[in-house]
Amino acid sequence: MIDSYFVNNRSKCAKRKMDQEEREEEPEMKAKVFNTENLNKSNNSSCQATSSSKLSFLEMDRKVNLQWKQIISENLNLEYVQLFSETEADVLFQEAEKVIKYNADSKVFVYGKWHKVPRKQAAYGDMGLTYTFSGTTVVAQPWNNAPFLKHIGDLVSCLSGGHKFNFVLVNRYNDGNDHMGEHRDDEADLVPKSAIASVSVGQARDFIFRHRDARGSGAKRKIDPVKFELSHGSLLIMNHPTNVYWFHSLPVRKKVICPRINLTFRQMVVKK
DNA sequence: TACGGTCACCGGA
DNA sequence: ATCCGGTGACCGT
Repeated sequence: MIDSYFVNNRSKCAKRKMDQEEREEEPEMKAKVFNTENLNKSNNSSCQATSSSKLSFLEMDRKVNLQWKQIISENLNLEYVQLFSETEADVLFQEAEKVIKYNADSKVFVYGKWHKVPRKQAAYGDMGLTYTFSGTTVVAQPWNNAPFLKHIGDLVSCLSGGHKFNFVLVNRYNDGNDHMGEHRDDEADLVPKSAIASVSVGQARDFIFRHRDARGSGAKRKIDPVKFELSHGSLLIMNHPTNVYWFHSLPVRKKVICPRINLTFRQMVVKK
């Protein structure tokens, strides 16, 4: 049974995070990071859920006072912001735990073998949309089954300067053993050049980008990976052409004991 | 100091 | 998008 382990055990989780911070030096960041306020587009209009939500804070103006970071490297274009307060993110985490129905034993076909994915997976979106990768197809459940996801998507769409999203893939990482291997989001179902918006709640986890030309023993070039943490209540926007050149992963972290839920909002091709 | 256990990282399949 | 194995760093004793 899914509980609210992350929220109920906040002190345990927070302490563990502090231990790590004490141990570790500031990581090297070769990519350029720019701090910008209200990065996204010129006008001053507010951003909020477009339809009435029972989570009232989703209807607050989100555009003011956001401290965006722009993370730039060769063909890498990311925008990162702490979108929700800790309290708000707690509410979203618990709503997700209550509402989201995960697919039973999702499997993928990689290098000639079927594997159970090392996390839980679900998808919501417009009627009829599906997402196919590594031999598996995830079918969107209707937004009505999890309205808060639609509301977050609308909010993020506004904040990102008008990217449209009709689909959200939900990944739940129960602890540090749950992970996702290196890959690019380059599936045919995705609208070409569309941005992907990633909202995280629960346990903060490391996230790593590696350039395609800097991988493997015969790597053509030496390009430093880009590593940072996706925090509780954060939003990461991956802009084109990031997904053409950079692989990303959520590595195993043995010391992590708390769950994280990630929502990746996408624009999928509408099939005729 | 030396060693054993753990873990992060990376390449190969 | 998977797991597995080799390497090397790090930590505690």
